Amino acid sequence: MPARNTDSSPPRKRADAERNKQALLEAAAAAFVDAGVNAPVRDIAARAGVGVGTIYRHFPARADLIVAVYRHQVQACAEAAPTLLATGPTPHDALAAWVDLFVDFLITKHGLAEAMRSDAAAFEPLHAYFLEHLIPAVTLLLDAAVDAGQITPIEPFALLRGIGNLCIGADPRYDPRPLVAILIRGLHT
Amino acid sequence: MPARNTDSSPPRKRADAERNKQALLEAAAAAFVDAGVNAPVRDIAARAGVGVGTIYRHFPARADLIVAVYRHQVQACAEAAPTLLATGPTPHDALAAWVDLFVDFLITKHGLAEAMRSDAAAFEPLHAYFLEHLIPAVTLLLDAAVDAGQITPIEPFALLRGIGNLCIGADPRYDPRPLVAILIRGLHT
DNA sequence: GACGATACGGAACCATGTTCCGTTTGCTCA
DNA sequence: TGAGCAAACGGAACATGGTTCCGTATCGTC
Repeated sequence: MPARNTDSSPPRKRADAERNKQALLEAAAAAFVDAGVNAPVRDIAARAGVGVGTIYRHFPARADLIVAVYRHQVQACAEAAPTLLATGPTPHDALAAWVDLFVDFLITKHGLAEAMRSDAAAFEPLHAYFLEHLIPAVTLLLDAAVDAGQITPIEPFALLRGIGNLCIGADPRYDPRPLVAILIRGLHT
Repeated sequence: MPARNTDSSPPRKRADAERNKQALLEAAAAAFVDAGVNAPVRDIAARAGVGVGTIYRHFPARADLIVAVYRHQVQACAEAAPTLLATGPTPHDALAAWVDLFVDFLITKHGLAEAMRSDAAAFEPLHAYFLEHLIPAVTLLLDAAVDAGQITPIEPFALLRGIGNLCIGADPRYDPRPLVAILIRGLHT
């Protein structure tokens, strides 16, 4: 007897579908490492041993795949904010530390920063996911730093966007970290 | 009698070729305004009333076309640096004023900032042209500001790159100017 | 006006994303 | 156990955009 649907709503999924979805996630993760988040759809499909149709069935927009692959890391990044705030010497230090975390995340994912700012409809889910999770994190840090009189107020979104933009095209010949550091310095009162 | 080649080297150009090149420049300028610097090649060709082959003959890489269209504005931008330095109250003010100029230039050209940082081979000439002309300009301003003890040293290229990156994706909903201002503030000693 | 060089046009090719539908497969129920 | 049906699959086909190539048209000269 197949496992019954304990909560009624989602109509169950076939085992092969679940298998393929998992295979796709792994294949995408590998492809992203090798070729960046813009790895060709066909390559990912081939790696997973499925047809391209299967990708689109499971991940209608490319951004859905990216989100699925990086979901955990984004979450970890968001959750680091309150921790850093609690343990850091000052709110500004916490902010700086968090920004380091975020930048590290971005520059190790080739093309992610670029995709993040893309206005193409296919990337809207990515945009939404990132903002939904990271805006609260930066807001927390910024508010604390402002309350402590350490920085001038800034839109959380603007800061995220600025950092994201600075990280576009990072490679061994362009390290965005010094620029991000200058930007954060510029926030100081 | 046709105008003789006073200096021997370039073997003269046919009149229709010159006409087409001019038409392409105008068509490209118009297309760039409407659709950004990534306007489809076919569109530009159609506007100019020529075939796509003609574009590639005159401008082998897309960047060559972009450079040709914006050459004068880049030059003006570069030439503004010494002027601003001479007339500005302080070197830092001159730097800020120049950056404003540069940012205005970038955000009015949709997609230019993005193309600037592209590592695609087709954009190499663009990259080269910009750096060749603007690096001396920022170097002048930065050196003066450093000498005046107003800012901490920074690679001219890094600054250009940072500003360029911040301007990627500028649109009515994202104004990079505040972020650029913060970045410049961050340079202050 | 003829002829050679130059330049032209656009079909053809390649790479990529996306859609669609005939076929296969897993699940259920008798 | 196996028949039937919905779910899922695969990949051909289509759309878009860059780039190349070559037969043809045009210019400039003699």
